[in-house]
Amino acid sequence: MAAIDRRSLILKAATQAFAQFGYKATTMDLVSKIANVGKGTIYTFFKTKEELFDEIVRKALHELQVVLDEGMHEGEPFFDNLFRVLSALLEFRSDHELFIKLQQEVQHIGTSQALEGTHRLEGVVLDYLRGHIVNGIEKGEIKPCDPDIVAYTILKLYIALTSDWNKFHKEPLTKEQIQQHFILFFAEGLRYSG
Amino acid sequence: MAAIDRRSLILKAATQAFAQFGYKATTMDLVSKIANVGKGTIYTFFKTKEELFDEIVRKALHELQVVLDEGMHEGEPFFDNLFRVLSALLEFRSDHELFIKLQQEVQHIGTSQALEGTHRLEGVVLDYLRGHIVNGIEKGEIKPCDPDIVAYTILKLYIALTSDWNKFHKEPLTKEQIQQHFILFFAEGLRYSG
DNA sequence: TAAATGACCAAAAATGAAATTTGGTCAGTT
DNA sequence: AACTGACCAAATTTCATTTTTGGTCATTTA
Repeated sequence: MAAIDRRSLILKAATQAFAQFGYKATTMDLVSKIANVGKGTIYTFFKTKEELFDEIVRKALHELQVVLDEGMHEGEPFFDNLFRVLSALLEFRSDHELFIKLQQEVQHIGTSQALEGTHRLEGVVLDYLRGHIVNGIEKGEIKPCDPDIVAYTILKLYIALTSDWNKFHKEPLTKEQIQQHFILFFAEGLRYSG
Repeated sequence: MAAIDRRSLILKAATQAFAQFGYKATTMDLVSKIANVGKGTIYTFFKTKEELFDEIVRKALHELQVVLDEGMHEGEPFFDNLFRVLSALLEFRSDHELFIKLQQEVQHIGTSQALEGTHRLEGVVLDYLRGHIVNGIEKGEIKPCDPDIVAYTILKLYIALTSDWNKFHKEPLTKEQIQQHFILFFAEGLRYSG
């Protein structure tokens, strides 16, 4: 066996473990075993468990940022971008169990690191939305409004339809239903005008 | 001291206690002391603590129902009714600390009775909304849509702006800000069409 | 000899037995 | 007959003990 890059071995193992078991239930011992590496070796690359976790969250956040940036097509209408990004986000979610697991952990045990992780996720999305809303207002594409409140509302509606809904209903909403209602509320409004 | 109606004395005391301390932290001993009544007396009117709680929740729910019904003016446009009821609801909220306290309790300790109480509150509101949305669709006032999803969304948006917002922001939104954004999302939509 | 390891340690968390509190009863008082 | 509060069993909290876990480091390995 050649000199394998132990650092990425550890990162891969930890990523899987955090996504599967959450922050708290993932022990350094477990990570070392999944990575087939002595526990001490982890500490030659990462000072603490939190630092290891931080790097993984940072990486996932970066991937999210890439998804957001790719969905954003400069010059195209705000709403085209919004719905393309929404669509990409719905895919991202199913890809990245990590944040779903962290959100569960927050509700069940209230692990502070998990809470911070989800907050950082929300922060990235809010920043992104806020920026593009400001831009949309400047371009006259959307009505003048408080970007903070609108960004917050969009995120909350997204979470409500993708996640909260499932706590009371057996059948999750389909991607199409979610998109349809986003259009209804944010682009068109409920009122019949035609 | 004349023969005071002890039943309502107990109800008054319990209502205050539940709203102030939540379900769990309210002891029957405390209620009896606030009501200036022997503990046993409570049990001549209410079989259990849960039954006492149930009566109070039922009463608050009834008051809510009255608020909803009064805000509903038969024959007037759906959106006029929606915003009048929203306004009344915002007043109702500040009146009724009980449900706010219960919601806190659910998040902090997860008391099952508190959870059930908030669920019942949400159920009443969802029923109300669903009914009027169906009606609004029939009258051609609002676009055809899934009443369940739209009712759920309205409620969630309401909670997001009145309650969730305060977890991350120091300044609560004003009644005016909340109403304004409700109009923005549900009646008009974000897109600039003028 | 530089990198990797796992036995080892202190601190944090899980456990469970003992102590306290609380919902509910009922014999006795008013 | 209505009301009370001492009383009881069950549930909850407390806290000392045990177990687990994050992190270290002397030893081993290549």
